[in-house]
Amino acid sequence: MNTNAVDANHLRAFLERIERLEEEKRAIADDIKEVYAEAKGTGYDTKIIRKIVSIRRQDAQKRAEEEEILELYLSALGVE
Amino acid sequence: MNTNAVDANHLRAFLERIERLEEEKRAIADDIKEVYAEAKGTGYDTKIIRKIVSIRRQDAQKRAEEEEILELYLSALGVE
Amino acid sequence: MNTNAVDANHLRAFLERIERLEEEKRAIADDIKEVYAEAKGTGYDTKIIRKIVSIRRQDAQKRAEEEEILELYLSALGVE
Amino acid sequence: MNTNAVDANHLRAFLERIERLEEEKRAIADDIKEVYAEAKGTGYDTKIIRKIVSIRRQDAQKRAEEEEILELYLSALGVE
DNA sequence: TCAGATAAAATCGCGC
DNA sequence: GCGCGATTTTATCTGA
Repeated sequence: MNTNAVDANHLRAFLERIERLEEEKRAIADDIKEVYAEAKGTGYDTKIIRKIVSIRRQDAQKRAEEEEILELYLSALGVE
Repeated sequence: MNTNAVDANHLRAFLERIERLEEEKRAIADDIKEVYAEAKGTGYDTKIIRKIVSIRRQDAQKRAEEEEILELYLSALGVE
Repeated sequence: MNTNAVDANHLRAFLERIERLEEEKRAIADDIKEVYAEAKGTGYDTKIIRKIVSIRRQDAQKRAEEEEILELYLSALGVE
Repeated sequence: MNTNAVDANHLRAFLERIERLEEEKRAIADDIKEVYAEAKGTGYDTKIIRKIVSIRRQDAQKRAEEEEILELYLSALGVE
């Protein structure tokens, strides 16, 4: 088996891993859609739920960034 | 426990399911990034791999659509 | 002057407007870079400044989203 | 007013300049979006317009690079 | 089914 | 030159 064949197999392995993961990701996206559909069927306004989820996500991000900048401040002050 | 409280719990349950799923989705997205990083470390050009993945995804969609239309034809012909 | 020629002129006008605006945008991006460079020259850590800017931007976005969801709530309650 | 206060004011000034510029940049980005919307309303396919803009931008870059290399040649020949 | 909004992927550009 | 963040482009999704 020559080098190109080996490379091809190697590349193929990467492609398969990626495509496998992307499929899983798509499946989860579908699950999320289903939850929204279920919530809607229960009488909730999905637009509001999406907004709440979005705000909570931003909270988490903001908290993470604030911790990060605290690290930067401490590091800048030589407190490491 | 009044109705609003019940609703709040119900809503909370939906939020938790969604956020749990979104976290899983993010984790998988990170895994994908890692695979690309590993491929890059092995000497592959990630831009090319992305192109290949994208093309194969399109192929898969095309195949699915063609099967779908074949079903439609067969169904129209009463061959179901 | 036929229709195609008219269309071509119309399209050309759109292209010119877009390209003019993009040039302005690029100029402003350069200005921002210069401010960072100046701040760095004054002894500031640009990484920290970027982080502060980012956090403040998120604050603004979050505030906007919270107002938006308040509207949604009020609207859902029939208080419009 | 102690040194920290002075620094704080200095930093604040940088932040304000940056945020002012970023706001202008965002405004221009919005203008661009509006032009695309207008073009779409006039019946143009924005995807195609984006492609044209992109190609023309590449042409411009190419031309700039060619001029640059011409300068280098001339300079190497002592024709400055 | 379509436009408009939202989110994801790809690309670009910067600082280190 | 590489990672990383921002931007931009593409794809997906929802509600009318």
